[in-house]
Amino acid sequence: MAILRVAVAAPVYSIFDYLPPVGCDLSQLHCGVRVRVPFGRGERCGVLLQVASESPLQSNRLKRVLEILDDQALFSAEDIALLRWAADYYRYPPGEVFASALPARLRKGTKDKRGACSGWRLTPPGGAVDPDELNRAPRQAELMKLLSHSPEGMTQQDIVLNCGSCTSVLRKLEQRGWLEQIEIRAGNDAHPVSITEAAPDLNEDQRKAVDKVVAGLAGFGVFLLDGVTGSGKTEVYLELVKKVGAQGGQTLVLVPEIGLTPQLLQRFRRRLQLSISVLHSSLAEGEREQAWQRARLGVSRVVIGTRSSVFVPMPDLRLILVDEEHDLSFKQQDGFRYSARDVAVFRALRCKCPVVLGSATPSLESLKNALDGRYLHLRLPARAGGATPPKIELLDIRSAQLEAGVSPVLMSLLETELGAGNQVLLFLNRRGYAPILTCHDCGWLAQCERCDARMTVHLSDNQLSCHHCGAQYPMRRCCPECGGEALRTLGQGTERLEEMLKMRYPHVGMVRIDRDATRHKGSLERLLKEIKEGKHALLLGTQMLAKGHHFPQVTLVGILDLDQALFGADFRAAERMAQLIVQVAGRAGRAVKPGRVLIQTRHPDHPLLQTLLGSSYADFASESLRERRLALLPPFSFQVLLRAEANQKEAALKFLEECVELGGTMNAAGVESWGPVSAPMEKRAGRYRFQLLLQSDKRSVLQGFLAEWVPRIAILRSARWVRWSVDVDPQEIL
DNA sequence: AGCACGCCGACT
DNA sequence: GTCGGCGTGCTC
Repeated sequence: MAILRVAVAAPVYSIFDYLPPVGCDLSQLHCGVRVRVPFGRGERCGVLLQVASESPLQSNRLKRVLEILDDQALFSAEDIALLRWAADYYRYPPGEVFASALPARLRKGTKDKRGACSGWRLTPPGGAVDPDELNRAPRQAELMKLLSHSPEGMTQQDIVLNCGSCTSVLRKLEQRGWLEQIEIRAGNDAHPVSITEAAPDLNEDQRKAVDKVVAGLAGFGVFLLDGVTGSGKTEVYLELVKKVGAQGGQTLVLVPEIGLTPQLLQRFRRRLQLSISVLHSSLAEGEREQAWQRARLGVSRVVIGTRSSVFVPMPDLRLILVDEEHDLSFKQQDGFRYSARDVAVFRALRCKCPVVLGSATPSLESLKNALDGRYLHLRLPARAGGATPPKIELLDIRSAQLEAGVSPVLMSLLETELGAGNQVLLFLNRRGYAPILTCHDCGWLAQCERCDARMTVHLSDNQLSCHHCGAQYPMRRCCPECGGEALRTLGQGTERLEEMLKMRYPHVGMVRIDRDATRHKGSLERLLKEIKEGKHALLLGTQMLAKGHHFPQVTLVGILDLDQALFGADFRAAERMAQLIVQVAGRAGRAVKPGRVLIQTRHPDHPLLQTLLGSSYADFASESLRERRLALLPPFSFQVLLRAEANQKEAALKFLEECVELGGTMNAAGVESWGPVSAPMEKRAGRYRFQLLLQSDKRSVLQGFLAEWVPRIAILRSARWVRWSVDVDPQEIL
């Protein structure tokens, strides 16, 4: 008798057994197809994991699968094994894990219909047009040129990826009768694309790195590509992708959320004669499904995507690249809390292929693995093209008269650079106008009602906003406590910095890059393009500006407010700060011009800063590793964080206390627990948050404990009033 | 997560 | 007598 074992999308930890549908041809049935099943009173979509011959349940208790939704498997046996491992390791319901690995449209359980998607091609009159004669309309010329290389047409998605947002131009060309809209069927690949660029010659280090990985292409291996900013990691990636492509393999490229810029994509597209699927958060559902299907069918040979792409089925996967492997965005911070970097390593192990973890500032986890010999350490110590590394200096601002957070010394250096026609970058990791609004008369502070946090003043839209729960109120004109009108803002955000600089340097081209300034779709790309074209001499912004962009004309970088990062509660605060400094510093002097980095601080003697400045990130990292070893902190131990939040304080605390108590009745040898303690921002979005930390020096010990503990805490009565989650290998234990 | 079953208060 | 409150438990 055949039993179908199905992962049903429901928040339960078990797999469910069903009978095959009536008249089902078992020989035509593949694991990895979606099935529609009766579940409880209703129906759900699930994924068939296994065809078994018996069930622990009595067969008269089993229901029948209602419908097989696909005739081909969406997940291969390898994919299924990977997802089951992830569900198990991160203690998350398998049905939800499988659901999260599917594009939303397939998740709902509609029958597979190969979707066509809209595209464009030249009409016969359009084909007769010479794009070079369109010099009055450069955008039109660009599009005509692009499409003239693909007579069969291109999907809108591919056009946008090559030329940026251009819907209106496409419409115009349609009006002129040169383009027509067509339907392109999924799997019909419009690549490779026209414009190709020659590869620059690799330097010796790059060549060595490429050779090492290529030598290991036949099997599993982890390579830590440790290359200073500007050392040309991307060239190494491109070379490897090409090699794998030539051997008929697929490559998966994982990039941080913010790293998936049009520039990076353009570079890949122009340099690779391979079809590429791109997966990121702002894709429309149709586009996402298509990119996913093309990867699964092996049509696209390269998949570039953010976190969730680590689960995309790829039949010929032969290489995984994880760029900026230290980046926090690889860890999902809610629900299914997996680390895409760690899953990538496991996936490579299963697929018997290499995985390359690249970073200028590797995580301590990866560095330790390299030191232990588990990962092969590849170094790119020199900047490609002979650019000199920037000089990092501290600026003691204890007695300085700051103007919107900028010291006179920094100001005058900035003027010198601007005068010399160079670009200057100011980094301030705080958006808005000012982080504090206070009443000068009575001392009232604008506080968020739902969080233990202050409201940030945003002058552009005249609002007070909470950056933790998103609450917004109109800006106050007078104090709600005493009615006085002496409201003052304290501290600075990027808005205020911009205001001050605009006032001082009204004729200097200036651009601000933060979440507020780039809220509208495509505006970040526009601003980055303007910077590249040299339209702005003064660049200011938050994190967004620090990661992954190349600004070769920048000769001076100012870091305005480092001190908040020095005293973070999390034991990883120093590591993050060091990574940030090195990343920001990496923006400067990447081409011929040498760069200078100034860090304003009130703690110039802080040992962390001294280590980082006196030597390098590598030295800083080995120093940190020594401290972690002594303190038995990760990566020398393993952690799990049980988080709980509830509308009443007591409910969350009681739940965690019961969890501790339950743990005490179990075999918990080798597992230490800390807490429950309140989360640093105890109240957030109206809920009270507490947490319990588990630690062990053996992963397997922790895993064994969780396997028994989590199902049991899930059925505690006190869990009913609480939203709780298990975070394996937490990145922020705060 | 849904969704129904079940056992207690105020209504035609 | 019953409509409906949401606590409790299950989903192959």
